[in-house]
Amino acid sequence: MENSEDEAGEDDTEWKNIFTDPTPGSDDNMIPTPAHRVIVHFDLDCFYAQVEMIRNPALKNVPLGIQQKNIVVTCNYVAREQGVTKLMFVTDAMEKCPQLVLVKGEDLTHYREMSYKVTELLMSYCPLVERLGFDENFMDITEMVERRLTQTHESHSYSFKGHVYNHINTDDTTGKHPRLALGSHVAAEVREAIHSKLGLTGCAGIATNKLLAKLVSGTFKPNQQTTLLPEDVSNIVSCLSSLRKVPGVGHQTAKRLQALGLVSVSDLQLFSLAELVREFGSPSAQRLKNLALGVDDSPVTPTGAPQSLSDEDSFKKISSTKDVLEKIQELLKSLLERMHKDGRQPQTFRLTIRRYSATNKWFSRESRQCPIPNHIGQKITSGSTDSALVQLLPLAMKLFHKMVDITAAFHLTLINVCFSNLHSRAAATGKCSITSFFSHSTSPRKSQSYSSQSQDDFSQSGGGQSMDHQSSPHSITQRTVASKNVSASEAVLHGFTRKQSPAVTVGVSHLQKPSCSVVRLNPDETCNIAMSQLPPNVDPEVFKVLPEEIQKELLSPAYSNSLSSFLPGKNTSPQCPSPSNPLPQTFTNSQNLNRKDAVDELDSSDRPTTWNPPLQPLGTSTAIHGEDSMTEEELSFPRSSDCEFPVNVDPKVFSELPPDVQKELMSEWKQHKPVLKAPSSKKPGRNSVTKDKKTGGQGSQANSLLKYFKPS
DNA sequence: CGGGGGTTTT
DNA sequence: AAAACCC
Repeated sequence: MENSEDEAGEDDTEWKNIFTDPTPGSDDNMIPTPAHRVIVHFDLDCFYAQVEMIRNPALKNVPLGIQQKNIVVTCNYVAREQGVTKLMFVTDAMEKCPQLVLVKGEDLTHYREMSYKVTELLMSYCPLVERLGFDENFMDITEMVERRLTQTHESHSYSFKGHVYNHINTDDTTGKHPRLALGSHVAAEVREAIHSKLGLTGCAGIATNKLLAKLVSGTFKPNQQTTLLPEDVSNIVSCLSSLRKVPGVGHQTAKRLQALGLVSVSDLQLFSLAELVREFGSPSAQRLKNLALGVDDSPVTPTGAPQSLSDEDSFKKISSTKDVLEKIQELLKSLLERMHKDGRQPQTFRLTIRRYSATNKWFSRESRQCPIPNHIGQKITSGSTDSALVQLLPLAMKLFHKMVDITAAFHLTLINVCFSNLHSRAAATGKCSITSFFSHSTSPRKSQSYSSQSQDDFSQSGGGQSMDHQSSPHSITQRTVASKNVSASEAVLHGFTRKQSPAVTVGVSHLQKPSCSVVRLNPDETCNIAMSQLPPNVDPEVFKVLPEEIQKELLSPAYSNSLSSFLPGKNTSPQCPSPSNPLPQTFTNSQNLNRKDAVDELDSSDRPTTWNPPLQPLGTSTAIHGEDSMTEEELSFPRSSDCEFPVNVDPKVFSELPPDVQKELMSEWKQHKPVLKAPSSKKPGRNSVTKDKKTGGQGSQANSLLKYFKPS
């Protein structure tokens, strides 16, 4: 029988050679006790609601829900007492709790920042911290515990902090599981630190692997912790009401298991491994079986800086190219600012859409991605986000056209823009080399102190995203988008957008906006312009769809001028300098990380090895050498001048862009022409850097991570 | 399901 | 590139 493993704990054989018994003589237990890992799972209580209650303490005593679109994604415990649950429709939630106060939570900025502060705090105790979403972290505290074990002389202190699963009276547990007991103390200290330094409460689960730590952490729900002893593993695992509750068993896997007749955890425990292998293949089958047994040897993998940054929005309907363009522009704008703050240079851009479908309304996203030309990537990292936006828009529209045939009707319900393949420029050679301070002469990063109570917002021009909170819970306020001083190109882009978002709803309200529906243009708006006047390269089908003012501009002398700027001898006006795009406050300065409390008991060897002193990451590669990141798919420029566009620039896409964007693009192309080389050479192998994403490059990754942490 | 993110596996 | 998983 293959399920005859010892159920009282995980299979320890693989750990014997990794964690040898540190104190052979002091182990009073003659039974060979495995050198167990000690894993903690931290889970913040209703995280978004807690963040909002910190931002606006007036919300602390009211039933509070965090709203995204038509959904209450989470709520505080006051609201839960009245029947509100996570992921409940707003209408249902209001029925349950008419006094429910809702705060918009579509903009994740504050949650993301607080989330990384929590991770940072955990990392100050030990480097093995793995994030799971914004509100959960795993920590492998095995080494901390082993160290405390050697330093603790009194066995009477091997008692537990907090709950012990299945043990009402914890007296009978004292002394029997010193590592887990010490783990519970560590967890309690860390939770207290999270509370005192960040003002957040949460649960913790302490166990011998990630699976069990996660399963046990929610046993006592708000703001408590629970330790799981090995003798209760089978208990907790078989108490799960369905296989779906097993982390790692998702909807699809649960369905496939059900097709095999398996619904409960014990069904899976007892099921033939051979048959499981037939369904899932060997690795997955083994993993599933192990999960059902509470066995999980997966390591706590330090998460480090994120592998991708994305920004998305869902909506009832987008069905015109113009609206697609506007939405992508809006998303890209905020994504570019985030990317710039990150400091790394993205090598890949991806556009994802979700199409409406009556059946299968959820599900089914499609995406296309492309490399980001180096010169654009450098714009991003250097902070020329306006210019980067203007240059990324055509790329995005190209990707869009790869997915959507605009000659037929289409109906999108979601758009996502994503940067991935993020490259640090930090030199991996020397550790904290001063030389890496060489930087572009671009604006020095502000290392202003960051006030967590700052009301400052980013003036997100995109509609619908409100970052403010409101002092009075029941008031409704609206304001128009503040128009800041913007570059010329931004002005056009804003004008392009204006119709759609006349105002941003701000603040807290239990009354809902009528809807988030997209304002449609009058269909006859565009009728009166003679198509025969269209400039060359403008597709009439696309033209028809553009806003009137854009159409007029396309037909105006200004447009001809910009076209003719391609001709030899004529110069386009240079790009607007725009020195003053007010950047949101950065939170780059992490020098004053307060780690003293955490370090008090650690010797220097405990310092996280992946944690490097913060370096100014601004070193911009100074040379644009001939080898850039372009592939055969990239823009390239024919020497022969019988075509106005670089090859691979779709005239259709180009014509869809606002005139100012077109101008800036053409100006860019002119500037880059001499640098670019013929597209012939397919990149030779590039030394195959063997992207070992996590384990390798830790130094640079840790460096980047700091961007996600605010200075305290 | 839904939302606005993420990662890993196929 | 899609689909699975997580929150």
